[in-house]
Amino acid sequence: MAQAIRLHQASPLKASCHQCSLSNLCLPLAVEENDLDRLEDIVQQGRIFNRGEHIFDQSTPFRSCFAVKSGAIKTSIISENGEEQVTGFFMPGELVGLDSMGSKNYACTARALERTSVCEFPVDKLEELTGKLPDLQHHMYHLMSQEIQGSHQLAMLLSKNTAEERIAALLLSLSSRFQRRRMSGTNFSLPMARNDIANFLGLAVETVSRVFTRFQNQGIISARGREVELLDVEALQTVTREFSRQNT
Amino acid sequence: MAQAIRLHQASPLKASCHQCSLSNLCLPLAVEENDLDRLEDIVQQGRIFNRGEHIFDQSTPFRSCFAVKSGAIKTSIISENGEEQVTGFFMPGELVGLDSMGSKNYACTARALERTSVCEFPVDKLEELTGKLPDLQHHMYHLMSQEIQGSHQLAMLLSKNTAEERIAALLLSLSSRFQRRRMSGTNFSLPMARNDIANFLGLAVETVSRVFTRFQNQGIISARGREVELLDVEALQTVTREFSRQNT
DNA sequence: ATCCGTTATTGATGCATGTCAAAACCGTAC
DNA sequence: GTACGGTTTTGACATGCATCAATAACGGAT
Repeated sequence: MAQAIRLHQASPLKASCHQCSLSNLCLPLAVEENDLDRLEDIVQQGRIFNRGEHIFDQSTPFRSCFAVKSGAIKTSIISENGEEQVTGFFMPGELVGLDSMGSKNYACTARALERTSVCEFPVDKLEELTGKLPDLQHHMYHLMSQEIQGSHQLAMLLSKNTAEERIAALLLSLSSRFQRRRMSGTNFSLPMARNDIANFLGLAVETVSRVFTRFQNQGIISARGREVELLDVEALQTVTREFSRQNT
Repeated sequence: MAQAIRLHQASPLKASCHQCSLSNLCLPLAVEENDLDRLEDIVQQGRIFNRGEHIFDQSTPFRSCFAVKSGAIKTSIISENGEEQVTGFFMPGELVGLDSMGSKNYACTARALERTSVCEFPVDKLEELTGKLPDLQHHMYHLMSQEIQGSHQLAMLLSKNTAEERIAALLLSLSSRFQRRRMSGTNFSLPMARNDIANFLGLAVETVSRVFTRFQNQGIISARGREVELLDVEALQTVTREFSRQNT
């Protein structure tokens, strides 16, 4: 409940990971208390982006990873012809830009879905630091491998599951990510448009819309615009596993 | 042209990345000459697996990454109910296990598609070494981010492209990977069964088969079993971009 | 060489989802 | 408040691919 914001008196104008309420979700997770100071040294905190603004652009020089403090970010790849493919949604405490680590240019474009504040980790400093702090390096590997795994899960969802299953999975994913931040896991507002959901899940907008109303008619959710309430989480979980059962 | 195999007299029975013909594809790519020795120290070379044998299993303790020397490996995730999802194919010079870096257990199962030899990189030693060699660390980040990107590309392929486009893309991918090894890019034998292709691309086996024969009738490829010849690479490339053009 | 299990091909049919079209809704600016 | 562009919903229709079913080709073992 209580948000456990420790007031830490050092350098009030400067970045402070210590007093960030997300510190246990973000990079510092695996880092020792005294190492945290060194991470703070390289972080540029508090940049703010308005809805629709680009945090970075595909094919421009890769300089930094960004941790979301508040708001939400979507990443997408624009193919040669201008087709957009949404590759992910990032909520507070999550790190954007890992798919570009070790590359010269950003592999995707990131833009704010709503008013969003971020912390910036310049990659040169970050690599230097991970070379010195084995725990931090290990954590970076962990985050990156998580992203690979997540991507595989997504591919699996896209290739084997129905529209209902994909949407149920997304809703549950968002739910648990809200819960991690001590917010309601059953009552939240979607940061992204139906269009983005459709694109991300490889569906047509119309299909997304239809599934939403179907779920609503079944009493599983209640949705008005971006405002969503999960009325029957169990049912949603069943939907995601439905597919599995059938083939047994 | 010439394969530039330098005979390096040190420790003939021990691992030697120096004299591996894949060294410019594998980990050492970005590593200084003198750093290569230190990498050699941690590598366990020459383990051999027969077709069907497991290199490692999902949910068992993560100990090592493996570089393919010869043969081919497929990785897959087994979901709770036993459904298999193929997540990747790995050819000589490619590194398997990156999706488990920083985790306690392997995130997927890897098995040999044919008789396969690998080099093993114990992860504890590897992390220790990347902490000391910034170039190697950078290279690891690069490889991992490549895998994220590849995974996104796959998701894109699965969510937006037709069966023909997916299969054309796979054939071209394999082609370029054979070419990297200075082998024919137009005449090769598929290391995997139709079943694996179907699973990987999110299609039914029958569909894969049908597309193969359709391509054959169009004179784009010539296939007998796993033996494949790409007769018209341009046409294949057109197929993969076909989708893009339509929506312009 | 022959047999048998696995893998691959081919055909017929049904369904989920894309596409096209239009109406309803929403937020924003004037 | 009203008017507008963009988003969301709903409906009718078309189609690509999965599914079921059967045959054919392959490959390893005897």
